[in-house]
Amino acid sequence: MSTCETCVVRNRAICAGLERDELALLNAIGRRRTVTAGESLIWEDDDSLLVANVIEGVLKLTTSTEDGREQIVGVAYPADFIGRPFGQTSRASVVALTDARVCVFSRNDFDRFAREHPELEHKLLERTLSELDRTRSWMMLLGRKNAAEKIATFLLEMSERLAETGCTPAFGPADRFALPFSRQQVADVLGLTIETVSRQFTRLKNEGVIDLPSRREVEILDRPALKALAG
Amino acid sequence: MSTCETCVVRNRAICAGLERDELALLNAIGRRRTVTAGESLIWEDDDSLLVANVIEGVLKLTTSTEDGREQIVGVAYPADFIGRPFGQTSRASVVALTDARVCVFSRNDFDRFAREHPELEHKLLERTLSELDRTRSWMMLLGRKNAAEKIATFLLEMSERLAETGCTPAFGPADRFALPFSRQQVADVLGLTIETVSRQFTRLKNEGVIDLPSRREVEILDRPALKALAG
DNA sequence: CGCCGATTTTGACATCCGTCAACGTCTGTC
DNA sequence: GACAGACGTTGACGGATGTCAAAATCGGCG
Repeated sequence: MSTCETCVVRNRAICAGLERDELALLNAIGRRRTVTAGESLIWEDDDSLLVANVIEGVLKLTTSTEDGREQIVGVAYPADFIGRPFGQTSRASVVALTDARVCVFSRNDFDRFAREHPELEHKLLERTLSELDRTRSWMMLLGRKNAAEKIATFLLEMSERLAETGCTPAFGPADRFALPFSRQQVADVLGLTIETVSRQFTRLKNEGVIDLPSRREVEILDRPALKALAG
Repeated sequence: MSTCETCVVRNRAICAGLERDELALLNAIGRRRTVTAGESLIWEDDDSLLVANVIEGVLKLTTSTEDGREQIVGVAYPADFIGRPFGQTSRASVVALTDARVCVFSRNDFDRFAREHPELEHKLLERTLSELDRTRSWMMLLGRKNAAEKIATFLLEMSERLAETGCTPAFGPADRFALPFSRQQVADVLGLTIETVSRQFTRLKNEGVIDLPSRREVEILDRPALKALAG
């Protein structure tokens, strides 16, 4: 029996909308995999022969310069699609931030299946267009916002995206959540250093805008203030 | 008779690969438009009901903060697709940098046509995936590169993209070209100020890496050096 | 050719953020 | 429960880039 049928992201991932028999075919070429926190799924510059759907967990997409500077260029949550179909190979690594479960396909298999199923390609197109929108608004942040605005924007986005994922079906953004990022990783998302991130966090805490119950937890105490700071 | 048939981007834009009769249908819902340099095609935050193919010229995609800071989040060249199909509206303005000719569609018409023509959707998907790759590598630049590296990377990218467009079919990157950007617009692409851009340009000129025959013209004299600086 | 406004360059200075270094605090293991 | 190592915080300082201001140059137009 198809494992797709019981998949938790069944209705949100790009496979949504496929017929029962199509799903069986897709299921035949894919396989489930777990990735432990810190483990790589795709390495920068290997001609990544994998694509995947995220079932559970959070993964980062990163690019690096030769001298070791890193930039996180995307974050994949459950139901998100990972990898670069159709011939091209993009220079980004994919690394799990939390333990994760993914549904992987060989790129060739996926390419072939996609071309034969326009409905799937359409879903992938919509998802890619949304991701491009999100990425472009992140360019604004990277190019034009200062450290305080970056941190505020980041916290607001986290509270929204983690809520979408959460068990409780989207009763607005979460006011309290566990960051899937270390301080260094937050820095790599925002184009800052770990020290600047730390200082901005404590500043927001001292001003009563947020609370930091533990290293990885954040509670938003004054959302309007945070929105004002985000610019 | 279909104007598509004589279109200069006929073989490169997303309409490539359509059959004669499909092209006639597409032609029926689209119309040619000219946009003069500086003119807007789409405004930020109006629920842009347009999508378009670029036939000729260069346009910028920008987002702005309330206090007027601007970031150029994309640049569209001939054969590129502009706009946001499928329901969502992205917050970006599209403004012509040079006089341009575009082929515009109402979004509803285009959406309907695309859904009925998987080959077109596939082309659009490939293009969107490439654009996402490009945008992500630009995030690296914005987040992690210093002013000198930004300028060097920018000049190299310009020399490649303008060569693709040029009349002479891609004999490698152009060593001499006319920038479609003012200094301010270069700054808006790179997340810098106009002063920093100007200083870096003159520094490269003094070091003999480039020449600046006029305000808008650039000649790359020492490409290896420029590549080394790009990091 | 000569003028005008826009654009670009250059300079002096300020500041935000990165760098380097020391210290503090978690978390897991024995 | 104590230790070790990773991770995070704090402080002092410097430098790259932004800001403000003025001068120079370009390009269009009479």
